[in-house]
Amino acid sequence: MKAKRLQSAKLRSAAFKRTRADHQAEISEDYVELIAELIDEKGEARGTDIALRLGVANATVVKTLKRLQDHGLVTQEPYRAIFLSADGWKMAEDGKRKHEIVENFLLAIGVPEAIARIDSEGIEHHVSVETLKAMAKFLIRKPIN
Amino acid sequence: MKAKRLQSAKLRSAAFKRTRADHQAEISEDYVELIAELIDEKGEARGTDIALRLGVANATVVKTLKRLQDHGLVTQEPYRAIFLSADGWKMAEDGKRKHEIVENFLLAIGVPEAIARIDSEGIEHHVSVETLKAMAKFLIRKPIN
DNA sequence: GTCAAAGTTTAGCATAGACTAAACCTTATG
DNA sequence: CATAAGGTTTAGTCTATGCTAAACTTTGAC
Repeated sequence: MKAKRLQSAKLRSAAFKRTRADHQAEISEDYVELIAELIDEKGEARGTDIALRLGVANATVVKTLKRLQDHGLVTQEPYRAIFLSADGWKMAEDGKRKHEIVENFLLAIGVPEAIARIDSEGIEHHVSVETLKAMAKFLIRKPIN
Repeated sequence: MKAKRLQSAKLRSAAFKRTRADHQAEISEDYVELIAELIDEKGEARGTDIALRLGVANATVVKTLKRLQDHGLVTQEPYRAIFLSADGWKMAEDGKRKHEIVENFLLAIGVPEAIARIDSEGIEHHVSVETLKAMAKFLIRKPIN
């Protein structure tokens, strides 16, 4: 009984720790994905565009980008456009893939489009490989109409 | 063209803002849900138990509880057990309901049990009412074996 | 080529969430 | 009923994420 309780405590704290760890990655992923999108769309990513699309102040973007640079995800020079490192591109691509699966999955189970877009943004960061697989499998069996 | 781009920027930033807002609530919800569980299980919730189950330091729990108290979710006296306010109970119950639906849903689409437990913990905070409804509907149609 | 507008960075501040170490209360045991 | 063990709080620090206001750089229009 006591052992079981302790084990469940450990599982709980594991889940909580995962959630907290995800958090750290979330913003990085959002930035990196958006930078990739902007490069795709416009050929380059600039601070102002990032700030506009994320709905944060310019200064916040500068600070966050500095951290992303420290973490080896982006490269940049003062007053110049922002680029992704190899790791950054990988993260952006993984994120995009995840996002697409989650969003299509939500649509497939009947979530309205506007909602699916918003929810998938939040959910994508908390979905494990296994869950992603289950969603993908579901999509193959029962594609969107 | 430009209008469409602007609109999509707005949608994007709305989603990002939602994610950030969720964040704030996430930890509160986790604490409040856990406190409800502990009261159910043991008759009272104590700082040490919370710290153990969430996998954080005691001091962190103290500080967070202070904030939850400021936000009117819990009530407490120094060196005494922790209680939930009416708002706190409501949040805990909503969270539990959400959690159950999400976890059962993941199980229903074939996610392994251990993974479903962890993922649902992260996902539950980012699921809108609409998505929750879609999941519940799915569960009614295709219950777990 | 100058200079103003637009974009970018710096400086300084706030809040949330985490930590360790040390001080402080409660309680149970002997 | 004293005291040691255990639970709780305080103090001080750190990182991440946000903000505003002010300074600085780039660039395009004249």
